[in-house]
Amino acid sequence: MRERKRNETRERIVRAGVELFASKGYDETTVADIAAAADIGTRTFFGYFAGKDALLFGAGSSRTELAVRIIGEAAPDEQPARVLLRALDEASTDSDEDLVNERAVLRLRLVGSVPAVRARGALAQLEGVKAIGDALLTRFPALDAAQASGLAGAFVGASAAAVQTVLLDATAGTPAERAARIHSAVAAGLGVVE
Amino acid sequence: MRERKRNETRERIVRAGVELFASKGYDETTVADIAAAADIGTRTFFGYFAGKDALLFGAGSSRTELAVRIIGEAAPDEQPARVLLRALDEASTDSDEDLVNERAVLRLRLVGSVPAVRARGALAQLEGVKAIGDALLTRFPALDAAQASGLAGAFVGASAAAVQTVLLDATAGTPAERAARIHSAVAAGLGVVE
DNA sequence: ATGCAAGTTCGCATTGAGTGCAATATAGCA
DNA sequence: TGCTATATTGCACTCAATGCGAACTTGCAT
Repeated sequence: MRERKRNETRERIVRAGVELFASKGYDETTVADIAAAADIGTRTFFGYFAGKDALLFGAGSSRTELAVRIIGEAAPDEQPARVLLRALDEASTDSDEDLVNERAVLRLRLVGSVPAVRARGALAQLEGVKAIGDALLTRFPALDAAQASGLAGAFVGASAAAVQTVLLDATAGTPAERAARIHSAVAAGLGVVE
Repeated sequence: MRERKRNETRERIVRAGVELFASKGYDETTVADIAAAADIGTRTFFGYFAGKDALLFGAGSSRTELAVRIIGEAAPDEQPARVLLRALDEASTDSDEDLVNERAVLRLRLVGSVPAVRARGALAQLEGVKAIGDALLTRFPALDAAQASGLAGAFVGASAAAVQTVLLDATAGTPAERAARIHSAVAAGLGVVE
């Protein structure tokens, strides 16, 4: 029960923060503002998040976790790049909510406009690369460490660029079309011939 | 002359900051400390750098600039991935000073231990990816945007991982061996067959 | 029910980053 | 020598973030 309450509060903070960032702007929103809107003390905020920016990335990269799991379950003789593309497809269909999420769009906009948020996003992305690279290395011991990092870097980099394009482009078509465009773009980036 | 003085002051700040970071630690060093050690007012510091962290990355990524230049000078019919590998070779031999630099080692250590510095490093890396991706796209218009980003991401990611290994791993072999290992690993990551 | 243990909330005080403003100093130049 | 542009700096201020300690809540065992 304690935990449920804590999750509720956490979600309330995120909602309040996103709302305020969207309406007032990031720099113009203070932690005290967010705390007040979420009905908690300013001090309490820092018990949930390390800072304003953490709030935007707090959900944890579920896409990265998904990719790591799929890599871990892959057949040993499968092409690593193909496994990554499968993970991408799962992420596109599975967490559609997340990809179309208004929160994700806001995050992307702030990443583009606020240096501090951009740095945080870059950090999250590199951590994703590291996690995926490690997973690849574990599952495919034949890979060199640098091969694994390179593959992971290409995959995450291409995906991020594609997602950004699709999410910020108003004329983006249906979710399925968007997923297909992302897939083919990343496949091309990884040099996979289909 | 004004400009010379400014450069001197800038260098003095960097030296003071690096010195203090190394001896006292990053978090324990305040901007006021650095300013005092560099014989300037605290307020003046911010006229030179946006913050403590900027000081560590201020030199600008000369390796990125090198890569961009080499891409810009490449023959239009050359394989993009091969051009990147050439840039990597140049960086490996050319800027050895920079790779052995004590400042670079400190930066790498702080990237590993201080979250704020890590975020900044991640940002720098992603900016490198973007710059190289754009350069690729400009020089090789046949490339898809996602291909260019993916290639750049794989290249920078693999290179960064390799450089980190080389700089922090004492038992890494001769410089030539290290360069060769980096080269082949990145080549494999980019899917280049040699 | 009572009381203990653990965890949560939150106010208060403090440090330090970063900014705006205005005064002063200094270099470059007519 | 003045005049102008730029650099430096102090001062005051806002806000992020942390430590501390007090009040409160929850879960559980007696």
